[in-house]
Amino acid sequence: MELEAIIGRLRGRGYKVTPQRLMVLKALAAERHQSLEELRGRCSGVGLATLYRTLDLLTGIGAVRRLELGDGPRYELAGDHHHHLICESCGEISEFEECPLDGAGLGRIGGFSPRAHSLEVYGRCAGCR
Amino acid sequence: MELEAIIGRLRGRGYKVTPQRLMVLKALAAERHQSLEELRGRCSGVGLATLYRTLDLLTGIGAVRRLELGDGPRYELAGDHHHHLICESCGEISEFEECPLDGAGLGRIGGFSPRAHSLEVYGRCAGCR
DNA sequence: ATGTAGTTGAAAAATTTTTTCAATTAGGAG
DNA sequence: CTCCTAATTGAAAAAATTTTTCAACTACAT
Ligand SMILES: [Zn+2]
Ligand SMILES: [Zn+2]
Ligand SMILES: [Zn+2]
Ligand SMILES: [Zn+2]
Repeated sequence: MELEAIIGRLRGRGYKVTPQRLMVLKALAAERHQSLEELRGRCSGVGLATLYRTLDLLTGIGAVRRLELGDGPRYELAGDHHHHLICESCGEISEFEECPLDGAGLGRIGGFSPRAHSLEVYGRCAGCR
Repeated sequence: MELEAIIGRLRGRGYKVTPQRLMVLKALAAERHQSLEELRGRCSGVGLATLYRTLDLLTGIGAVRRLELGDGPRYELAGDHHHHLICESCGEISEFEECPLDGAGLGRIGGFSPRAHSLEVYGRCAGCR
C-alpha cells in the first residue's frame, strides 16, 4: 500500500495526518519487517507511546501488518502478499512472493471461511549451510 | 509427541523429571493451544517462574510448540503437524490437519532450505457467519 | 543411604506495552 | 487568514509480561 493511499485512508476516517505519523510511515516504507527498536531509530523525535499508538492505528486500518517471527514483534507496510523465511542459524529474515496457497489454496475449510493467512518458513539460509 | 517419549527425552538429556514438569506436560496434553493463564489454572502449585522455565525447556527440546495467534502466546504439545484457524469475530481457534504445503510444498526457496513452517488462517468460523 | 547437579518458589529486576493528562496541533468553518 | 474543536502528542506513571537471583530442596546415579 502506498503512502498516498494510506494518507487518504487516514483522512477519510477522520484521523489527522501528523508529522509523527508521516515519519512512522516513511520509516516503514524504508525497510520491511522492522522491530520496534529499528523503527525507533528511524523515528527520532517521535515519542515511544506515539510510536505504539501509531502502529496500532495503522494496523487497525489495514495499512500495516504486525509480524511474529520468533523474536519480538515486527512491522511492515501491508502491501503485496508475501511470506517470510527465517534462518534459525543467523536470524536473517528474507521473503518470497510465490504464495504456495495460491493454486489449490484455501477454499473453505470445514465451515470456516478464510480471509487472510500468514505463513512463516523456518530453516537455514544459503549463507548458513 | 507422547508423554513417555518426552520423559525419555528429558532424561536422555540430563534433565530431571519433576512433579512440576509432569504437571505442565499433563496440562498441555489436556488441551491444545492454551494461553499461559489457562496453563496456570491447570498447574496449581507450580510457580510462575517454573511454568515459564518449563515451557522454555520443553520448547527447546522440541516437545512443545509456542504459537502466536494474535492474542498473546499459546502453547501446545508438538505432535502431529497441523495448522490453526482463528475466527476474527469470536476468537475461536480451531485446527486442520491437511497441510496445504504437503504436495507441491516447499522444495528449496532460493538458497533457503526449509525445516519447518507455520501457517495460520484468519477468517470467520461457521458460527459467526 | 549419600552426594551432587539440577530444580524450585518467592521476590526482585528487567522488559514491554498501555494509560493518564495537560499542552499542542491539524484541518474544517467562517 | 483566523478561530475553534476534536484529535494527537510527549512524559511520566502504571500495568502487564518475562527473566533473573538465590537459598532451600530433590531427583536420581552410584
Ligand atoms: Zn542464515
Ligand atoms: Zn500466502
Ligand atoms: Zn467465530
Ligand atoms: Zn503445514
